[in-house]
Amino acid sequence: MSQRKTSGDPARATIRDVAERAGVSVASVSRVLSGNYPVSEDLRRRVMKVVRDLDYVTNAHARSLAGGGTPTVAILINNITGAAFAHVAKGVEGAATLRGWLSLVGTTGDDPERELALVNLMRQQGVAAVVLLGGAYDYDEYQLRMARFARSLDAAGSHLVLVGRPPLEGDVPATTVDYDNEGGAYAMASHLLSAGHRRVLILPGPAELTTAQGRLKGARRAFESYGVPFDPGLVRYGPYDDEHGYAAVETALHDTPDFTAVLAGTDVVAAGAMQALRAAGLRVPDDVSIVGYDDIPLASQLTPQLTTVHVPYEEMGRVALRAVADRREGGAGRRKGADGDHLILGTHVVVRNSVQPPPRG
Amino acid sequence: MSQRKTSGDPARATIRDVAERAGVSVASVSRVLSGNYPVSEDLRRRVMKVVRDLDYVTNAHARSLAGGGTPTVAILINNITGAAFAHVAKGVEGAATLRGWLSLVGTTGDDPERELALVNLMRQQGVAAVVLLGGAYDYDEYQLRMARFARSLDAAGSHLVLVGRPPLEGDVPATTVDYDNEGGAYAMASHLLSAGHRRVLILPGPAELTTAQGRLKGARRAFESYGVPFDPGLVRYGPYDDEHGYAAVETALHDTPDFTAVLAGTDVVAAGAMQALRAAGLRVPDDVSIVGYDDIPLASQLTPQLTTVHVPYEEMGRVALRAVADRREGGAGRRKGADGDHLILGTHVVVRNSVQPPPRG
DNA sequence: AACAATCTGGGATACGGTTCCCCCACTCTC
DNA sequence: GAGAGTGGGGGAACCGTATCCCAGATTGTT
Repeated sequence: MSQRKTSGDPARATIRDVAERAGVSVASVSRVLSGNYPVSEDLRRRVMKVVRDLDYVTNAHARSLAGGGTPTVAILINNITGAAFAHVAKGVEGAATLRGWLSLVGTTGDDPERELALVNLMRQQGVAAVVLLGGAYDYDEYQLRMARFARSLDAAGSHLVLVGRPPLEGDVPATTVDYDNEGGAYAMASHLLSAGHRRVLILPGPAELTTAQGRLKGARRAFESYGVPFDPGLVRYGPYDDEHGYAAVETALHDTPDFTAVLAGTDVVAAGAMQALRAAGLRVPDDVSIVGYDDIPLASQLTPQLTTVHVPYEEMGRVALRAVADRREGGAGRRKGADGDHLILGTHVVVRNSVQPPPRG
Repeated sequence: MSQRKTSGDPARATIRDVAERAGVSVASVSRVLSGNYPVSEDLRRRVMKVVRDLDYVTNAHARSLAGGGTPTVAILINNITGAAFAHVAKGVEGAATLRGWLSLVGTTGDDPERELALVNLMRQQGVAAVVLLGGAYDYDEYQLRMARFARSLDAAGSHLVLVGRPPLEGDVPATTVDYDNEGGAYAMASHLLSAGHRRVLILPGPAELTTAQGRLKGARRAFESYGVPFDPGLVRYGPYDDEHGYAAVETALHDTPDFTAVLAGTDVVAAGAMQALRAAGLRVPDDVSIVGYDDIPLASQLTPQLTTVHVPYEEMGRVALRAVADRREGGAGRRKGADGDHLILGTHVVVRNSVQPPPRG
């Protein structure tokens, strides 16, 4: 007999439908469902019965408009494929779920245009935070861009979290969750050097990526520490994929075949490198040692199992979420500039079976 | 001078703020922004300037409450880690983005409780569709559960899409995007048989999972076609992970060491199996051949590169999204029971280097 | 020149909840 | 037995946007 809905659309039940059918007021239904107001047992039972009968769920949009609502985190990533990402995402998602938060995912595909669009989209959604994953590009313009995002989100009551990227310069309202990228590379290279390797082929990754730069820098520092001359001719930049690993080793085998170890910027790159070595009839690690970075599952699935640097991806995800959750609860208590907006997690070498001393010491 | 907002909260600008500041009505601002109503050039310019000045973005919740709004797809998955998922997700997300849709992701962690909670959460969000990924459990209760989800979502104007699962029985409002699971296994096993293998260790996966059942069934059919006796003693169930692959081969090597090939239910399982064989001093494929299923990147990163069954995961994701998008646009035109609610994509064997005829004919 | 037709912009209402404010009924106390 | 106190429920104002329905302005027609 309702005047409101004449059509028989497949429209979902509203709180009014529930109230009407239960013979109570809309306010009461809301109270029963949110449970933050004393309600008689009788009323609760009556309402809940109707809720079940109608299979009613509250409209999240209406709820969040009215003030309540589930906090949401947005995860933005270049490429959703890629194990490292998956683990961070798992960490974020898991921690979010634990708190009853929701998580959105978006892929940028390395397109700045799209990245901008996504950040705005997330802003529209009123997300509690935007988590940006992956290495940053070392452009000035990039810094400015991120700073703008950070301020823009901040002004909208949201927050930017950078994961696995270097922190932004200046007084920018953003949180960074980082890992000791350079330190890991230093340790990894040291491991190789202390095994006796002197000529090491280095495949840092894309030259413009900050992670690649950091990894190269760490390796370089290790060479210095060991007093071993560093040969820039043994460094081959390129994308973080197995094809590059394969191609780089193939070329190096032709140009500078005297290397006894490969320091790959990523486990995936290492996998490619390993194949190229095998294809050339070289044994791993007997003839050439090889190490990776990231410690994704692939590392222990290869034969020999890959010695690599463990990066606590999943934990980074959890930490990132905790950071924004704390900040949100801390609310007025926290000021910008408070400590805790740059967190660095440790890395460590995982020794497996892909390293041996060079053939003839 | 506004009476509405006294506090200086970091509250985002509303459409009213824009209207006020631009000296126009709220309706006009809305029109300029949605662009579906004729507006004078002058007004547009004035409004857009204020929008930029205030860095205003529309409130997605309010917008979708009022009728407009971006359609959203929810992707529900057991474990966000796992390459197969990642590719489906990529497909869904990519296709969604292409249409300006949004995608949400949730993980169930194999917990039925949590699955229910998530489906309800998505229902609250008013998502256009819920995409459920991964093999189904072969319980009756499970069928009922899914049917309930399907109807519940349907009643709320949403839609359930099952990807990589068998379709639901009966007249249930759900779409299924499936691949020829059994056919792929049939072809894969045939490949092994035609290479001369007769004793094949089969690691189908978890016995309760429909994908594992299908893969086993396909293999079995191949044995029949070739007139080769099928030995159930060579079948070892277990989880879809490398540890199981390793352990299963290790045991089999002790119990029934006469097998000459391993048919793994998954590339990851194959990776584990390969390691166990190597650990036992066996060469792959010289002593024992091995094949996988899924054709994830890992397959071509192993040495030797793995012969496996290609499953068009990413395309399945795209197809799934297209299905719901079409249905949504088709709107009143489509009836339930229309064709197109069960799509099956093909699989095929990818021959690489992990299969050779058995050692001695 | 008067009137009709076409554009543009504004006012008001609806979307589905949450929550503030107020009132009623019932018990407890003096 | 009457007044005060308390607990539970209803009415209504808002949250921020889209859109329906009109009115004023502008242009074109006879």
